[in-house]
Amino acid sequence: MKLKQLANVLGLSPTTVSRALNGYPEVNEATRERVLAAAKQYNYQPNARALQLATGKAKAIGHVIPIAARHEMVNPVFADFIAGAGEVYAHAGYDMILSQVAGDNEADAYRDLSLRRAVDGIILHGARVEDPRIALLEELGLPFLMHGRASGTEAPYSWVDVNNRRAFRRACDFLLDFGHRRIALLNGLEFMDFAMRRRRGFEEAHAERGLAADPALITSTEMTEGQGYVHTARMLDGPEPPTAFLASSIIVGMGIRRAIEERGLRLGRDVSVIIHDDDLSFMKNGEDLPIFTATRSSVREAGRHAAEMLLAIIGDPVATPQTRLLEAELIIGQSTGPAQQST
Amino acid sequence: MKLKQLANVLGLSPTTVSRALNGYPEVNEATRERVLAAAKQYNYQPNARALQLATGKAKAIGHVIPIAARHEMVNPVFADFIAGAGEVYAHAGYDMILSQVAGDNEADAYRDLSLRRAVDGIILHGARVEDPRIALLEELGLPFLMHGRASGTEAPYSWVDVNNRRAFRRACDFLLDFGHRRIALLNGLEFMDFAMRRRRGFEEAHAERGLAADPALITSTEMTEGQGYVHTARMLDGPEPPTAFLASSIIVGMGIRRAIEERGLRLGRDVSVIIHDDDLSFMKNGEDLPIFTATRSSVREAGRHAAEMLLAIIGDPVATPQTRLLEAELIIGQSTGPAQQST
DNA sequence: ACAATTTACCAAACCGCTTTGATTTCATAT
DNA sequence: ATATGAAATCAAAGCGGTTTGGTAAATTGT
Repeated sequence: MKLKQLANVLGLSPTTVSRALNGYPEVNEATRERVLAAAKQYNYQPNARALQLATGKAKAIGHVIPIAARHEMVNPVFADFIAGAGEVYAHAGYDMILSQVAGDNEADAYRDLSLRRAVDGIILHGARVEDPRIALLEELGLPFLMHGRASGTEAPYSWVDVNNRRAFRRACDFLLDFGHRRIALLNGLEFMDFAMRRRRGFEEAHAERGLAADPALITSTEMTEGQGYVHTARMLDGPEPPTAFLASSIIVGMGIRRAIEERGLRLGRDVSVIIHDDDLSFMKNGEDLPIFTATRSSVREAGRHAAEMLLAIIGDPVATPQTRLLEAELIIGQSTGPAQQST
Repeated sequence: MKLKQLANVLGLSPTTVSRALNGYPEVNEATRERVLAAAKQYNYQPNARALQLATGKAKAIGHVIPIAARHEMVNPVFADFIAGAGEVYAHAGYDMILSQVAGDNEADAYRDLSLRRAVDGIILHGARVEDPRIALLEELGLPFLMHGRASGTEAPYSWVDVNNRRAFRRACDFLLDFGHRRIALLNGLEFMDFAMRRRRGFEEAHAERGLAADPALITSTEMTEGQGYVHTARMLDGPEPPTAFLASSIIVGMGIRRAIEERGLRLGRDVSVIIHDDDLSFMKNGEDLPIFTATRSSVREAGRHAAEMLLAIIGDPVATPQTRLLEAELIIGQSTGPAQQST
């Protein structure tokens, strides 16, 4: 059923029907009722593309997921972020269009989305320390919002981020308070902005007490169970094993636990572990009792914020960039305890 | 830059430019060259919506993700499936539009997508045993393909699925061969079609040897680490603990392992575990050595197949439904061994 | 009672592309 | 030299909506 047919059925012009449906004032209330009723009866829905063409609005937001080239890994955090953003879009009547792109031609994907006018705005995933996408999108004139920040950029732009530095500083403090002095940091890839900030927080906590983090205890890898296992195993088997680990995600944490338990050690007694917990819906840090002590910040919530803010920006394009810094909460679990006195 | 402007610059009519760009034969080769060069120079990209309106094709595929109402859980398998499908769409010049929907009004989401003509086809996720969506989409006349099968439906429809029954039968056989007689099945929710089939495979393996699976050792829950842990703990602490576990996913497997090791038992020696491994990119079953013995089938690969098949269906709507059954591979890892003689 | 508003509706133009149905030009056949 | 056909181009009509700029009928003011 299209608008013209509906108009014919009602004995009205397409103009009037359109206005009736869209709530314009210059239409008789009785007529409007009639139109609305007929629309419902015939299951009328305007053709999305005709509507978009006529209004010039795509009513769609683009998400471009960079697939990590090396392992073709999909960031698991992505699913929950999207779920959060999707809720907001659904309410606002927006579609979400997903573009996946392998590393190198990522810029083309944004350019393409923009030139084809396929979306009204874009959410950027996977912020890097120096992130050329900000300049690109600024140049394209397409509204955007970044999940995370890009440290190298000083021009203002919109973002939603977790206070990663403070979270890891706090987590590290917690371990230092317990007497731990050899603390390992199993970090994400440090060209990613969040990983860089976490490391900074980790180092600041040491520095404040006049300590220095041992570079041998810091890794910067993809955040997989396997990496967590391998590096924990290596460090625990080394000459001066750490007494505590700080991990960038619950998945890495699973690998750490595997290595610890494989060695007959006890999590939280022999070795302490704190993870960062994105509160993933499919990988909860325990249903009731937390498995790991953790810095927790829901990435789904971040997705909701991001979507809401981007829609606001699209609604008012001259507004100044919006930013939002979320604080992580420290959850005390069973994976931490006082340092065992060594020798 | 729009088509009309480009035509003006070239001193041609929009008609000719359009034909030149779209490779129609009735345009002079020299002219075509000129047009192509100008298009590149001015960075011309046709407005997606105008194009879609004119051609009547959305050039987009819809994926509707049902969010499990109870725990608002995002199926982690989804991310990798999408990644696979996305690769195919990118090559074919299709957009992927994602719709999230909370349980009850799922039908509306499909209806909406169809009536708005927002997509050319749909991929259905999360096949249920009796799945009303097949009839719905058939009625809407929208091309679709299901990831998984719906046992209750006898009319033909297109699907891609893993041979879940055979995989779990094989896995169960493997354990029975090792002498295990008390085998637990930590299954997914059994109104999901795949879970129902897995259970059937599990029971068939028993039946073939004249054994009966103990109902007390079968659970049907959401596939989380926490559920894996809780039920394993409960069973191991019970009067007649199982000597082996069959788990529906690697994530459940992680929980099983936690419960086993927490009890000072050894995975693969005291207790055997086989998981189904979707070969998730962010949750590999070990980088080199598999952690778990597993029935493996890449869900990303399934996503690729699904997308390719759906595009084929869209290209030739009168073709008969296409189906594809993928076989899972049995991967022998370190988590299985002979049953300990009990008593 | 008649001009001035207001109310309720409509015809036609437009959004940016494709496609149908001419039209012009030039080579070939008779 | 003229009809015939092929090659290359264009004007105009869609696609399915919204929006601009009217117009006829009903209401109000004096």
